[in-house]
Amino acid sequence: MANFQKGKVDIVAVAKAAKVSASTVSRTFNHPDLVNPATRKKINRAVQKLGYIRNRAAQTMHGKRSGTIGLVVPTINHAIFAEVIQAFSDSIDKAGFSLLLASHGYNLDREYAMVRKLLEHRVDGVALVGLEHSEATIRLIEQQGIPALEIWNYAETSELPCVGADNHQAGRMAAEHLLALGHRDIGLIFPDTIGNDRASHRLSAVLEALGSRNITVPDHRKTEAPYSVSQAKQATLDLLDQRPHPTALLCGNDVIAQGALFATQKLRLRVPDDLSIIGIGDFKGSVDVEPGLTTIRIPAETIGKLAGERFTDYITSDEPTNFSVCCELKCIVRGTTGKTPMQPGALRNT
Amino acid sequence: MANFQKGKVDIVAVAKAAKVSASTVSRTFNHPDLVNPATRKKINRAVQKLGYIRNRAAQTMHGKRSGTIGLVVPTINHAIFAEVIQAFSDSIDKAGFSLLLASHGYNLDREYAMVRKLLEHRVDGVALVGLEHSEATIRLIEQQGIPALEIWNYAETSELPCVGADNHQAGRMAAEHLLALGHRDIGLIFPDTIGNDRASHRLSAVLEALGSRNITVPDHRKTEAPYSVSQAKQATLDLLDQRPHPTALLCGNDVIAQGALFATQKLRLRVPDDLSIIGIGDFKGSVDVEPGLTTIRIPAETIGKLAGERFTDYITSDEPTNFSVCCELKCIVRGTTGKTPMQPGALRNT
DNA sequence: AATAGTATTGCAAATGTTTTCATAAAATCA
DNA sequence: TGATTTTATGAAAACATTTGCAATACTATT
Repeated sequence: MANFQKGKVDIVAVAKAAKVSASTVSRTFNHPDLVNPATRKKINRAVQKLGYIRNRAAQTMHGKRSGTIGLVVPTINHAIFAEVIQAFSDSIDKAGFSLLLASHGYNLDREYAMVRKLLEHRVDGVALVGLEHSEATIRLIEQQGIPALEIWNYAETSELPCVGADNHQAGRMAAEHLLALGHRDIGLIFPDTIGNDRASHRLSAVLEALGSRNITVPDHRKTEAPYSVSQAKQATLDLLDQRPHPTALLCGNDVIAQGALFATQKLRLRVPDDLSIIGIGDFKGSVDVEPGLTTIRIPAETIGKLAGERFTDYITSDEPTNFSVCCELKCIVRGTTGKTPMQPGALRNT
Repeated sequence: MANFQKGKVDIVAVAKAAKVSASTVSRTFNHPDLVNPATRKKINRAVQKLGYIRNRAAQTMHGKRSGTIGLVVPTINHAIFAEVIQAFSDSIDKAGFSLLLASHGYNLDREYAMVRKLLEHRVDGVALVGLEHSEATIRLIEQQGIPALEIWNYAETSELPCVGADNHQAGRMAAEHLLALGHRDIGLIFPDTIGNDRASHRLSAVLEALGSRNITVPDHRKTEAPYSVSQAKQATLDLLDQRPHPTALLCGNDVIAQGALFATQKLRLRVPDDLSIIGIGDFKGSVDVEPGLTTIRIPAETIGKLAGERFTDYITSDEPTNFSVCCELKCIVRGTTGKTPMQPGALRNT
């Protein structure tokens, strides 16, 4: 009963119903202070009655902001990205923006395509996860002069503003925690580092930190595992097949660390008595495994929230000032790390 | 060097550069077969040179589709929703649509607000998770005459088309699996069922299935836990404090089941020898815990994918035909369920 | 009461496209 | 070769809004 002329409810329909001009209706929305309170009331009643909903597309055409922000992630499906997306979404929502989300599955060409797609929708800004992007993507962003942001990683050298954490530091902190507990024989499980700046920053920092204590990690103490609990579990089983096994495992991320933990359960190793495990990330769920996973917390939620706030500020500001935020890391000690066993490297496992 | 008149690259700029009219440029995009290949080439060159990107906002204003689909979820942050979102996103992307994502944190009023927001952006359709929505939301959708879809749950009685699984059946299947293994003394851990149709459907089906074998579940074998591994763990610890403890635990979802599993590890109970555990959902990660979690698989990925496909078909079709899909459930038997111990209910735990 | 100032409103142009209609050029047919 | 169809293009209207400018009505000031 509300809108008779089905679908024909535009600003002029409202104007007609309220017996004013379209301009006045428009003003009621955009500059309410410029219109007489009485008229405003009339108009609002008409809006209610007709069920009018503003058309952002038409506004956008007018040079007004579209009110959307694009976010391009490698995948929505990883706990850690889901957390960032959630926080980012909430944060920009507070500023009145909507989220256009796209994922590229770790394919930089697809990332380019996604950014283009978002640009067609005239997003007011585009946020990208990570520091690695195709040349074309960067050029596109620059050429279109659209506000852009790198989220999740932090690096001073980045061409774009970024809000994230320093993965180099994360690696160092993890290594130092194990060193402080007396571990010298440390196994490393990392994802493939090519095309993954996070992993490579972490790994190089770990090796550096160990090196500064004159510890080198022999090849048979290093193994690779993808971002998958079950595959990490298998990789860990292989690694722990050696006698003596290392006294600690440093994992490139929490998913791998979880896989490692499950592997030790299968082997009936006691954690942390027989073996310490540390991860990086502090994913949702890391606190819940038994025992709780010691890890370097990368504050996903803070990053997402902060990124959203700063970015919307930047976009809505008249004289935008550049920004970049490096979020603090923290070593969260839970149950999977402990002092070195008495006889380092002693074998007690079946 | 590309766009001199910074930001002024519209269709007429391209037209000018290619020495044709704007109409022809538009046609090259929308009806390429209507324009001479030679002209097309000229135009494409101009597009390249100027870095022109189509303006969907302007198209939208023209009654063309906006090319966006809105998805409103309770939260992005749960493994299971992340999986659906990913699949849905990929699926609609293939059909050329972009995803406008919003979350409401289980607040139906916020859900309404989000749908409104999406409508302002003139999405071509809106997909909602679950079957429970405010009266206002339903009215809004109906009044605006926008294609809508319920995703994740399936129910014949739904007012809107839906793509999802039948939670009643899921509950029954879980109960029947335990019954088939000989369990008669079963503990139940479920989330609060008010305002959660999924949980309540599952629970009532479980009680029904048990009832049909003349098994009633006494109150001290029922407990409540929220969607949180650690809180479920605690709830399980409380439940298992009783002697004798039940021979099996049926959990309302996999997150709870994981918490339960961690609890048994803490209690040094052997699973499944001392206690069987079954979940519902088959979340990402359920396969990876040690031992692998037996559960009723709700095919999140399939649901998301199918929903995306059907919905975009529906939207782009000239004569849309109604649709609803009930996705198949499957009992995935892994390591956490086994035959009843010899003496049912015997206590062997510390 | 005349003047100046302010508050409120409407008109019309502008935004970037798509599409209908008309026209011109080229190709086909007898 | 003239008539007819087909192909290719452009002009202009339409889409739903915003906003600069102008006009009107009201209020305050002298």
